[in-house]
Amino acid sequence: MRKAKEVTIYDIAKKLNVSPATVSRGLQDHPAISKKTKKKIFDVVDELGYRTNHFARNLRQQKTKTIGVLVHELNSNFITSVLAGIEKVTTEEGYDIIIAHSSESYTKEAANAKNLFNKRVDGLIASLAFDTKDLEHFKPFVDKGVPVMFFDRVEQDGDNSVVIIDNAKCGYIATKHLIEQGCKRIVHITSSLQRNVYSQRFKGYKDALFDHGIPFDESMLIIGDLSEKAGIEATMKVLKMKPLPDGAFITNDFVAAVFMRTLKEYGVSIPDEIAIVGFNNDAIGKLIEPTLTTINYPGEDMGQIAARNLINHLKGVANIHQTNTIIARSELIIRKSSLKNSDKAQRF
Amino acid sequence: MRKAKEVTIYDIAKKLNVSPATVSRGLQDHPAISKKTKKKIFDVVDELGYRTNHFARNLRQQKTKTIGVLVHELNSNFITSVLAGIEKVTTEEGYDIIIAHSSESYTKEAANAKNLFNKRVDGLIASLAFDTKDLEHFKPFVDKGVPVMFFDRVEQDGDNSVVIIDNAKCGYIATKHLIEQGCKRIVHITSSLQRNVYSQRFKGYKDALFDHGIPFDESMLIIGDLSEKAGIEATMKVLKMKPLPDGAFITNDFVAAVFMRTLKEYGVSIPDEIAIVGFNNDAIGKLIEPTLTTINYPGEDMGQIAARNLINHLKGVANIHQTNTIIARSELIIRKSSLKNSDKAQRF
DNA sequence: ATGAAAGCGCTAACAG
DNA sequence: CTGTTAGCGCTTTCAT
Repeated sequence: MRKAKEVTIYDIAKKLNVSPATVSRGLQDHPAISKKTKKKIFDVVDELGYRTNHFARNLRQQKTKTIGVLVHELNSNFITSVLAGIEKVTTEEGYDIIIAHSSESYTKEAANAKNLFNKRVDGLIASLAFDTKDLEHFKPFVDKGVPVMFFDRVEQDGDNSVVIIDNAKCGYIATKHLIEQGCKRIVHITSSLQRNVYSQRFKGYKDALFDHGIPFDESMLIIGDLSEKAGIEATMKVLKMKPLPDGAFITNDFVAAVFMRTLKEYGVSIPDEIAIVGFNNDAIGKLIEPTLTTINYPGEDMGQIAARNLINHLKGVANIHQTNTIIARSELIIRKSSLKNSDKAQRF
Repeated sequence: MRKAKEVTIYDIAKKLNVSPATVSRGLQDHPAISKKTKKKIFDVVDELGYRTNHFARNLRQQKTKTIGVLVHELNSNFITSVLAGIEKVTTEEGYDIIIAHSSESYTKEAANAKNLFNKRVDGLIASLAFDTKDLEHFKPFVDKGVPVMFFDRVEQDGDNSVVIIDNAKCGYIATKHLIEQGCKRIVHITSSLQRNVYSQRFKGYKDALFDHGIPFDESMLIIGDLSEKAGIEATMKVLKMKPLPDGAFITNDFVAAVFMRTLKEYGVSIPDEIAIVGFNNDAIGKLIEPTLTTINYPGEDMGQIAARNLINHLKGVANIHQTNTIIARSELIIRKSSLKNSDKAQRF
């Protein structure tokens, strides 16, 4: 299919009457090559349209200068920011990245992991799918000594290196904020408590209730996946409660938006009857009515931290296995959906 | 860094007392190898934990079985669907994909293109960034005979192969719908008319006005980028118009949502005072109030079509250069934001 | 400051 | 049905 023949360092060498070794060194800016020769080499490179054959190089060097990024989805503010952070650092350091996404499926995640492993990435950055329950598919990486950094959705039981936010604290702050607004009956709408992020947020929720003398009521915990359907079902459950709850802490902005829309369809006023706090700070939060109070996650920072640590480990200047858990800061963004006295709402 | 030594076909060959060639053939399920030998080979593969060295293979075969996907962003329903479509087809056909995104920047797009070129993808699928004005950076692909399929955001002047929707028709339908709702003064909020998608939609808008005897008024055309800021600015312009327009066709759901929010803040009622039609069918459209009438784009289909055609070309069973332009179907989804008589709104 | 030569792991033409 | 052999393009010791 290729029309033009590929140019190799041999072509350049021949044209310049030097050896391929010299060309190779020149291309890598090796100190033992004279400035003059280097210049000549790069001129011919341009003239002939030479491009490095990465396969030959990788085959020879047994390294790829590539790191794999395995995410559970692509379409969220958070993930996009993380990718931006990773890209910033990896580009600076001359690494390429390969992005694979698992669409929240364990099967796809395992397949992607295998694929990245076979592509021989030098390192891996990963966030787990919704239904991932074991880390078996990462074992090949561990066995071959390929470092793996997990972020956000992680397993904390083992001795993996992870970058996360303090989900328990976030859950605590969100719930405390609702309590301070006068809420006494707060529902918690979330997802599988198997996943660290949700179990931690739930813990924060319970702790906040406890610290404020509000007993935890099992029926106020509603678990579903993060779909529109689940959001509607959760709302229906809430609507059947008597008396109606007066607050809701929902671990996902999209579900919070669905919840709000459905409540409004049934004539429930927000925040007066039910105050709401979401999670993620997605774009949607500023567009729905009322605007959504939520937890902001520093995606870009987390991406940078993960990439930086991984690369430092690869370069041998730091060891991933020593710093096990890195916690990034996060914050509550107060908007109108939670302010019973709505004059105080911040505008963004 | 690697702990265990890599297993090669030589190790397998030695263990089995056959030649490396036999192992290589067995691994590829070559017909000239006996079932028995194949079984033995695969057993040892498992036992030793062998994995193919793609670099050696690619170096040898001068093909990568990889196709590059270059998109202008990641966080939209549309792009995610396109990726899903592409993945479906490429996976079936045994191709890997490398996703690169340009964050709507021409510079990054060019850098990504170069990178994918150097990675020697067998083919490329691309959607152009917002400010891309020439196709120079794709020239290396053309020169080397690497096929490129463009989708959605394309340049139609050259003889590129493209998969698009009929943007002019969509613009026409959207505008006609507003006219049928009784709108007489319809603003069009869009983005750079350099980009095919926006210029075509604009054409459809003008044609619909013309066919219904409504003169086109230059001041009703508002151009900006697709940011929140641009959305607010556009709204401000509209609010200053006297008399106020009674309809708006906006080529992006997110901007439409910002437009609606801002209008409401100024007490304009939707759709009664201004009826609105967006574009893209993003998730947000069902969550804002009123729900947003929009144009639905068959992302997954477009991805499949693009990938299928590219791969067929690669396999030599079809030629991309013969079928220049492929048009995918699209449709108007009517929700409440455009229905002056709101009882007729479809629910989704 | 440069060159010679070996070898990374795989595939494919040719031979049997 | 299987083996021999050469070579894909690059890097890197060792030599000069």
